[in-house]
Amino acid sequence: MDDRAKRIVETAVALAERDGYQAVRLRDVAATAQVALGTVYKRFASKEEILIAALEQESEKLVAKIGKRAVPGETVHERVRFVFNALTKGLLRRPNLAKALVRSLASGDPNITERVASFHALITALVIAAIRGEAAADEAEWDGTADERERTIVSILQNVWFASFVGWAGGLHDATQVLEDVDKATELLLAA
Amino acid sequence: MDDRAKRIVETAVALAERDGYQAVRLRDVAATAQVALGTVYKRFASKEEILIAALEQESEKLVAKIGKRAVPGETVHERVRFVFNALTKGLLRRPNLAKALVRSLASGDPNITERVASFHALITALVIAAIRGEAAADEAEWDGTADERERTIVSILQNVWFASFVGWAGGLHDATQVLEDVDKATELLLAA
DNA sequence: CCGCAAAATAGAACACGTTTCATTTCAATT
DNA sequence: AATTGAAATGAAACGTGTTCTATTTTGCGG
Repeated sequence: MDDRAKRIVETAVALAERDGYQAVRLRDVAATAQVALGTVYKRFASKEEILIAALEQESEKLVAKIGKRAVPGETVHERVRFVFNALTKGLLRRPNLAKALVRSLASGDPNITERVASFHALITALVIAAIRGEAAADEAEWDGTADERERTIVSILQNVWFASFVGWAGGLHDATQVLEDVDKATELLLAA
Repeated sequence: MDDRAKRIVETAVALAERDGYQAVRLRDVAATAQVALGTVYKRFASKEEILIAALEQESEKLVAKIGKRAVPGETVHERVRFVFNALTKGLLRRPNLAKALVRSLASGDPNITERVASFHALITALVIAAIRGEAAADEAEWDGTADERERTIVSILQNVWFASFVGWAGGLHDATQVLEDVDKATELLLAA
């Protein structure tokens, strides 16, 4: 990502953080990033793509912080809880940004499918590492060496987390509910 | 819902079914429904609201069909599977429409929170009825008389279903994966 | 330095959701 | 029928995502 692209994404993050999705007006993004509108579209095919790039960047930061060292916690349950808590709270620190990112994630835009998939994979790696009590820093480490049951459980937890997060973003419930939903699912699935 | 509102929703459904979300152009909706654009906005605050009304209508039809009689199946697992299968296949019969509806559902628009919640409640009622082996026709029948564990499991399954559905809508995986995801979660949570 | 191709720029233009407004139609009351 | 207030209409206008184009700037091989 070159300099201009970075400025564009940074600007989009800043605007989304301040006033949410609708405040990410591409003319403003361009102006603030000191770039022409055409340049924005040279780098990114759409507003969604900018926001997905932002998600990528933000989630990588988050995962880097969380996955740097071995996940703390005695039991699998505690470790998984820790990871989802960290993820959720990390995102909720900037609620408007989080809502904007979730919106892009759930937009169904076929042009971003691949990046959505890699976000998914990132979280999966993190949770798998948590289950095993390892550090997830480099995701290349494990190549699908997870047993069937483990993979299934991770997928369920991830789905619960995502759906609940979308529910939060849509005003269905508050943030504590997201943590609680994941927690309950973890309890039932990983009775330690 | 008066006559015009019905025509508007019907038209939106027809356009979404043919060519998806972006094909639901409100000028076209108005023209096809033989109504002025202002009339559309008199009835619905936004495009999202029209589509949510469509979701309400379509899911009520679906639930009416599914919930009319007691859910078939010997075990809880079979019955829950039946319900989610029916729901998923019913929606997937018109994939473009389904994607458009999911998109509205996940849009995070605060103006439709209430209707999203009632869609959620509708599905919940259906699944609860399935677990108990009853008919879900009238949702007023049971007033929260579900034990804690039951409610939790239903919530998890619903979240898994929704998230997987969103994944399908975004091109992450195909329809069979949606059925499989729910199925596996059902297996793990309702080991009958 | 020069010339040139690639990239960036300014700005217009288009599409579509949304708003607004002046005018017309409609239905109920008198 | 005539009146009248509410609803519908047609059309214009605005905001913002997206596209297009003509011009300018930039950086590089000669």
